[in-house]
Amino acid sequence: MQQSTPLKDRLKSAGLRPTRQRLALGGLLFTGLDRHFTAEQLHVEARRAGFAVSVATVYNTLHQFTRAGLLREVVVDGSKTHFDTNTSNHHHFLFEDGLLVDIAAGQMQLLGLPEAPRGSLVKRVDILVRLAKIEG
Amino acid sequence: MQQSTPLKDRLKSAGLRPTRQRLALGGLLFTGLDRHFTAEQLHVEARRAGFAVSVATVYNTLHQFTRAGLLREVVVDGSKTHFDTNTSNHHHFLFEDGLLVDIAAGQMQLLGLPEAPRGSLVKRVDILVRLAKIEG
DNA sequence: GTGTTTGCAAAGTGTTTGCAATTTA
DNA sequence: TAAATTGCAAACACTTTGCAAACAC
Repeated sequence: MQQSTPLKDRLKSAGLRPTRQRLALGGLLFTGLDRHFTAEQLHVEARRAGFAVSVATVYNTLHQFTRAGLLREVVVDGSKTHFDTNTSNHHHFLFEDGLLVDIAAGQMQLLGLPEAPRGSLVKRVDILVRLAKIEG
Repeated sequence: MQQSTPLKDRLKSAGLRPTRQRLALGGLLFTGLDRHFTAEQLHVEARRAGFAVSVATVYNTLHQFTRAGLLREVVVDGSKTHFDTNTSNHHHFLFEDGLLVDIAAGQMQLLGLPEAPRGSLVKRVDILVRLAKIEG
């Protein structure tokens, strides 16, 4: 992930006004490092960093960023929604404690994928490698 | 999926008393055909079939069946939990309308899967092929 | 009988929404 | 100033829980 373009301009070209809240949340997220997080985690982080954003705004902003292609959702379990700043094609390790770690897509190869049923096309392939602690 | 053994005995060997509710829900589920469903769908179906089970019991029973290895959960999106009577190793197509279709695991081959990080082992690999309708 | 299971309704969790107040351009 | 955005609190959808009554063995 990289942000050669200033956040302000990235938001503008996504049709999003660079409001204080969006700049604050975006500033926390688009640091150049890939991150996985939930809405709640980001909300806590923002408040700790001194940004007073409401939960509703965090959710709205995350969805707007996702729609704009700045974020991706990662489905891991039925409870909280996880977001990922890495929007490129890749997959995940899921540790028992909920930690997500990227697996580069190029690293793996999937053979024998049946073709999409008539009338549909493959939009995305998500591979989730669930890990368990080794007992001992 | 097969149930050579009577449901009553399958429940017993899973440590579950063969109560009226468990037998009713099990009877709907373990017909020999693989099914994908949510708790709500099963609840509706049970009531239509004339079995008066409560929502709480449907949830409890589904979790007990899952723990007993009679069912599997399929994570598809953040909202409802989906269950699958096919507990063998396999993957899924997900249609836009929420329909799940099995992909036999043997049909595909995943190459280059990185080894599990130190201290952990791969518990399961879930592959979800998200489909979109062809526009037109 | 004794411990398990059920079912109701209430509580819980994560997320979304309605709308007045605020902010942006 | 007009249109977009925010924030609160209430509403929501799905799921879990507490506990008394019902049931299985």
